[in-house]
Amino acid sequence: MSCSISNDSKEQSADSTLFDEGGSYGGSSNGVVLKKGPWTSAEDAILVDYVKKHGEGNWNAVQKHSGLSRCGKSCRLRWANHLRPNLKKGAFTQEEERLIIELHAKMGNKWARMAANLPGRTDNEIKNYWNTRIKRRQRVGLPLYPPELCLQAMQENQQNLNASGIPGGDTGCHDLLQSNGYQTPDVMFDSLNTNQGLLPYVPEFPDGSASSSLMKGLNSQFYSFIPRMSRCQKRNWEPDDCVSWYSNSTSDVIPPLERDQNDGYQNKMSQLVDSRFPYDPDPVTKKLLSFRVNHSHSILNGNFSASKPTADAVKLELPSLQHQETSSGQWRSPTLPPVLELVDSFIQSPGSVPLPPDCPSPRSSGLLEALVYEANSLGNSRNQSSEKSKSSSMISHNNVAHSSALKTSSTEFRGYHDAKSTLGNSTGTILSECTPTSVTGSSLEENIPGIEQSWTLDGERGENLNQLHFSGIDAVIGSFCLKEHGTAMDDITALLGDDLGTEVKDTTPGTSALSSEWGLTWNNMPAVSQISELP
DNA sequence: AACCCTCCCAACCGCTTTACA
DNA sequence: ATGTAAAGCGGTTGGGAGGGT
Repeated sequence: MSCSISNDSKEQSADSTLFDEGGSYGGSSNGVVLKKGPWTSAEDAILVDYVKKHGEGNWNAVQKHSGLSRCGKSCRLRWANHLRPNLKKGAFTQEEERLIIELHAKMGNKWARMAANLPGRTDNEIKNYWNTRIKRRQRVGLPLYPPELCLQAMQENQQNLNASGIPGGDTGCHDLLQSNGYQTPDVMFDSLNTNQGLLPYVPEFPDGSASSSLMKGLNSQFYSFIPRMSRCQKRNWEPDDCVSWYSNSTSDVIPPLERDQNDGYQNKMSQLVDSRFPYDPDPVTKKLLSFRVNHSHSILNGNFSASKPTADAVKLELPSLQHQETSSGQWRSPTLPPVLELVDSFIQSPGSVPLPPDCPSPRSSGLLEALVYEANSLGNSRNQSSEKSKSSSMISHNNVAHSSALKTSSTEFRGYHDAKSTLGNSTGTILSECTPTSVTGSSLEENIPGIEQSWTLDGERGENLNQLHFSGIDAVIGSFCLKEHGTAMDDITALLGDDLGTEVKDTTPGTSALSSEWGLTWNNMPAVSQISELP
């Protein structure tokens, strides 16, 4: 066996004796105090020797038969992660990194399954790599997935939705699942915590249901897209920050701060989010992506009024968006980002969506797809119901074409909104719940808790509203950033300058870059390729 | 030199799934 | 069908390394 005793310096320092330095002693097994902490070379040798003789498995027997004071679990882990043969040591290659990204887009946090696709790598290794990568990208506000992948996923999502033939695509679940072999989990969407379900903070869902998982997933993944505005400005891009996919797929990435500064709002906002997105969206799409958000927001005495928890837990089955990839291993060429309302849909409280009971849950899958698709499902479910409610639309006249979902948002949401709030919630509103942001006033001081703000979607409270015509995505970003980084307002003010000093009535052209990036990032529902690999 | 901070990774913990009696 | 142990898995933690001040 070519297995090598760990070369880790940590463990090389600990030496020779079994019960030597390092390591603590935890529980006991059969009267033997089991050691915890770093493994020593001697312990490794014992374990290797044991496995040579007896093979893998039956790890609890190791302690009994070898005298090793380690629990079976620890032995198994040590063997799997360090001692077993053919383990690859050292940094991930670019190809491995690319594969990890791709696999994560498809699988979410299924480290073991990802490891199966990376010979010589362990799940722990991949997990650690991913986590540090996430942190790094979070810091600089980069999306986790390459734009191409995002686009591909969105495109496929749209195709799936269309192909389902049913608004929301809910009923397409089984077919999709059956056809691609990938199971998209259900999601319990039972209640958005009224006061805590506020992105980007991890909401506390007392029931521990999937909504909790969902929101946590949203936080971990979705939140990671949130541009760190202040940092973006201060920090120059490091090659490492761009991660391999940019170098792999895009050669013309323009450093955000080197862009044409004469583009007004667009460039400013692009800077804010460090928009490195290489594709310039179609002007038409810009229009479509833009919608008007009049935030309805009531904050009284520090208590946010958010979406009212629904009385009934709504179990949503999320049809899989994933299907066969046409060119495995390659990021697809980009297309236009179609649906930003997904964001809006997702964040809103649930509608009643009947679902099949037999879809597994994605809990903690970390798969953004599930989150986004749920958003889609919700949005579509609302779409359906909104046909009944002939309510007024808060949609800006310039984006009627895509207003339906948003209309729905404004109307149907009334069923959920807080008693204090006469208005519904959508992305903007819910986010604004946690982000009393007054863009119009360009003053954070106007938005401190305790000062009531009215952000409305439909203009019912048309007076004294903090109105802004804004891409919904931009609103999201703004809300997030302002909430998460209170000081970011300074950055915004610095960058936007006078743009924030006056009410932004129509920022459609200017929101494109931001919207696109955000949308593409947000809508990065992975497309599953190599479905056949999945069990 | 000392301190602080961040990064990285090995190991642990707790939960779920699987196998088996 | 049920209970239990083993194995698997994902999240979290602790601590060393290294860089910056």
